[in-house]
Amino acid sequence: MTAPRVAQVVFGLPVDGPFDYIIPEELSGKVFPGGRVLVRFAGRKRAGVVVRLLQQTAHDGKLSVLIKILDENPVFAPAFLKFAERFAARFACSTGEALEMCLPAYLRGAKAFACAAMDHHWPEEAGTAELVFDRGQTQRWEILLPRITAVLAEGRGVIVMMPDAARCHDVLPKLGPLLPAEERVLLAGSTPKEEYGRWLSVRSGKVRLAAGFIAAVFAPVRNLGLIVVLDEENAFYRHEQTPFFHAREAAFERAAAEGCDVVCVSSAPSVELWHRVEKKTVRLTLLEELLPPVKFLDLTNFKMRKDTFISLGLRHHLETALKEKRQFLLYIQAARGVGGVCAEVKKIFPGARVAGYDRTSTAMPEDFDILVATQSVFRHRAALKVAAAAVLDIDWEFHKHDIQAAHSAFALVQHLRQMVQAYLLLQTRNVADPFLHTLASADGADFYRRELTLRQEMGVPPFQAQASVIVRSEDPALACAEAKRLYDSVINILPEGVTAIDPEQDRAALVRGKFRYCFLVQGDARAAVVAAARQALRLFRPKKDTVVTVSMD
DNA sequence: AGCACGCCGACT
DNA sequence: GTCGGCGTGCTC
Repeated sequence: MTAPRVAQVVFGLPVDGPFDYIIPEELSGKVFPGGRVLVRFAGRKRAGVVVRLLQQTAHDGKLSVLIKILDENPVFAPAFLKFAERFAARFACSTGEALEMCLPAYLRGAKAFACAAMDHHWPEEAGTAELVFDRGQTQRWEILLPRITAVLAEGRGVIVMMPDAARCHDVLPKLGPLLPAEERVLLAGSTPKEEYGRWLSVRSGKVRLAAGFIAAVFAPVRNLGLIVVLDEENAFYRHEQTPFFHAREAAFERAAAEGCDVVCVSSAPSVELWHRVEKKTVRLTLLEELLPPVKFLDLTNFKMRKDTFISLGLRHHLETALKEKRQFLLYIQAARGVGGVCAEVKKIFPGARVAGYDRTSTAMPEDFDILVATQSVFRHRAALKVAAAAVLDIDWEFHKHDIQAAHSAFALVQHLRQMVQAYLLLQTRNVADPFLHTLASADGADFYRRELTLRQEMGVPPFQAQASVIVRSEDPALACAEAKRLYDSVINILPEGVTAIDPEQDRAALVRGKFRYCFLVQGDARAAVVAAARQALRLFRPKKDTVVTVSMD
């Protein structure tokens, strides 16, 4: 058996590879899949990752010779290569881009790297997937801690993902006692050098428990046994730049590649995950807990003056709370502004201590009778308890135009219920709408049944795979025109079973000075949708100053 | 992505 | 004439 003469290499660029290179005589037997190499690509030197070795190339053309090996031992274990391939197929990016996400910024250049070899763990059997539906957010650790401990005891590693740093206060104290400090780490933003240091400590096998945010799904934990995704429904798990991905879905791909378990935890599980529970691909653990009741405040016959938000019914509730010295939370959407509502409340109840809390607030107000708050208050979800709360405009939260709106409203209700002792009020003008009442369903079953039925009828995720093609530009007219132009060229190349929906403004219409227009490509088969979206991108060259990206559901 | 090649308009 | 914009194709 002669040593392989050709290495197939991928790059962190939006080009599908792999590209073949000749392994020079002196490097024969020293090049391995998963190792980074320096090669000449498109006229310049670049670092790439070897994905496989061949005896000979299928490429008809001259091959370039591999310049040098960057890693003494391969950076990526075979399971990681497999993960990157699955990730690329799932999220419509190149394998090289996926692999680049797995590297600390410090190693993304052509920096040479000496590290110990990774032991190869090929999954002997597939892992399990579980959803822990923790309605009260109090019992999850009773399930999670024994699970994590058991995996660590087997000598396997664990990744714990949380949506953002606000969760650290309650999560880290739970994980701390499980292992000595040098065997666990929090993967959080810092200098590239520090990030690299932590990455090394995980890769070396010294650290066996890695906690972190969205990027933690790429942590090179050895012999990975379990990934925990806390609050899996949280929008922070969406990576909104290329490559677009959802960290929960990435965790499932990683688990499939490594044969490890996934446990998702949520107080308001995503519709996607619930669908998998119904298909029996994810096991459900429902934690019983009595939640405070939800009551609807009917605004149908109530004529609110302009700029008032508080109905007579709500006013009575507030009066009672003030009289009994019980704290009350008024929830408003951020766009409404805390100031105006605070002023109104103060006018009605001059003696009350009224406080506001929004995005700009740094600390939770010490003393208040009535707290007017936006969604930012959920930073204190685990710590803040009030007697009662009211959502001033549940209809706005629930409005039907956005596919996510109903679930967001459900999540809002669940999270507020966790923060109140007595009851939660929802002000509405649609009190007769039966769907609205599913927001109050005790175990969520009513809500998910209705929501899934609706989504099936509409032919949207999770019943159809969906790619969102986003065109952004500083000029809104240009973004719109380009989206239309791209859409027109895409509809001509769509294969059987894949459809496209007319472009419109993106939900986030203006992000960092760029206007966004998007259209959807959808179909039954995810692979066909990904292929169509990628092909559209390849055939279509956007005009100067516009950027086109694809985001998979 | 980044670059070279090539085709049209406005300029010393 | 030719400088330079940007549409197009390609990278082993």
